Amino acid sequence: MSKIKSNRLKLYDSLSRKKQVFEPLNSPNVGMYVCGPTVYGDPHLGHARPGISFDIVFRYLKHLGYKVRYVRNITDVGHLENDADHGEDKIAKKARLEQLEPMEIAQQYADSYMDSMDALNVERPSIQPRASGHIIEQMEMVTRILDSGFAYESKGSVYFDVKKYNEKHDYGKLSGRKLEDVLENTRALDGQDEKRDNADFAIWKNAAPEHIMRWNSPWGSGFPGWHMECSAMSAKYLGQKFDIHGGGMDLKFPHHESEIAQSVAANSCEPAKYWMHNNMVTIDGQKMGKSLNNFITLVEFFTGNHDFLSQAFDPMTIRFFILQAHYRSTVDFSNEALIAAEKGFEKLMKASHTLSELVAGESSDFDVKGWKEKCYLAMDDDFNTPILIAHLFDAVKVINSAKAGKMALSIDDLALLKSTFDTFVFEILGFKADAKNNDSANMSGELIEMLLKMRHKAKMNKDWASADEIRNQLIELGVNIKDTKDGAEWEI
RNA sequence: GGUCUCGUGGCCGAGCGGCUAGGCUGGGCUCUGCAAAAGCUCCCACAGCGGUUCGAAUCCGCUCGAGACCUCCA
Repeated sequence: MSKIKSNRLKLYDSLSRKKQVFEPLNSPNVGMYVCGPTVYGDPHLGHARPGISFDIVFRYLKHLGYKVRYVRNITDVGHLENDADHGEDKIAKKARLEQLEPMEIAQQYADSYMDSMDALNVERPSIQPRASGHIIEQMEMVTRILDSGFAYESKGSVYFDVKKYNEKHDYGKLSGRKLEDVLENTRALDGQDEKRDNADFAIWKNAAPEHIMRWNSPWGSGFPGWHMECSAMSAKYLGQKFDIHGGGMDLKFPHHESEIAQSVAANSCEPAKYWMHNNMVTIDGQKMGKSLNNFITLVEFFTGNHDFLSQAFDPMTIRFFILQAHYRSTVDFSNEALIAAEKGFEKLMKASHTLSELVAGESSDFDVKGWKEKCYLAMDDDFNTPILIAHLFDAVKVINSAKAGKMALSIDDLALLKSTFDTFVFEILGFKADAKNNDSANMSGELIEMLLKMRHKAKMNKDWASADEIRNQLIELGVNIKDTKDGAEWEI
């Protein structure tokens, strides 16, 4: 039995629209399901938001002592390009364009997604199930929904009967809609004749002859509908009722709304105890998204290869940038804001290094325990990372002051500060410092020390020209020099 | 048109009725051969108009403005 820290973690539940104290169904076990990417394009900044936001949830819950099973799906089938009736599978469409196998496309972009998530130091979920690998589970669920009477078969497809469902349950409770409004506002699309009602959605779709991705089913050759995968896979790996279901706000309707309806219809219970939704990333005040064609891919950020970007950005800068905003607020991207984030992040990393070399004093001028408490309070309040980061910068000030000899920390306080600071920065927020600890780095370190000794000699002789030349050339090579009372320090 | 969110200092971004968040930028000072780094310090904002209150960026109303969802989207 693992120990759970007795924090009062509160999280904002989208369904009740309130912050709720987090109480797992089966403590210390926690089940969390987050909607992952549809793999038909390179991952962009928008994908980084939920990736990082729920990585924080994952990391913090583990830190508190929970045993978390985190499931994030990969959608490689089932999303239709337009509407349910005459749409074309996204993956299949892209495959035809590029003359590749659909699974080849899915694999390529799934790899690309995971590479970028790795770069952002997003921990891999416990399970990353693929929709195409769970067709049977999805068919079984369709059968159960048919049996429950909340779906009907029509021309080789199966549709969810929203109107009928709404008589007994509440379709629209998550997104705050009334069925009448949904009906009124549903556009009249072509080929609605297969459905009884405009609001009905396909849970199994008959495949047109030219459709490449298809499976045999009791209803004919076809493929699963829009929202089935998440319902089927979350139930398979986390049970019919689990703790947290997450995803982007834009998925609330119709995706998550429909998931709830499907689960209730098939399992007679709602899938998740808590619903969490991250907000969008905007660019020039507009959502950054596939359909708007204003997105910047993560690789473009990492390489700086985009007109919007003045330079390449380290993945950790992106991570820091995103965590400086609360996950439920929109975060507006700009080149300038990223540069500011880069500087702030460097300051934080430098402080971490400074801290590791700090020497304890007699007494303390800083209430480390109180500070630690504030850090936990920030995270316990719906994962408020911006507040936590503000507290970390308070510690940065203390660290730098201690280094400058203007503050002191006792042995105990210094040890507590070190462990707490590192825990929050690296374990919980998931930052990582650049790894420069290889042999060639050690070698260049010694070479730099040698040059600095020569510069020191020049300085002793008041040979400023030579001293500055050494420093300037080192700077040109990317080595920064800081002169202190105890001699010169350097960093790459 | 419907549902909802938001408008905070040069920029980003917290705040949820009283107690000047934080980061970046800019100015001054300390340190320094100069510089860099670091420290100290200054610039004290809450879209507008009313209202509630002893007290409002924070609650209520209206006005203006921005955005999201209603269709695939993270």
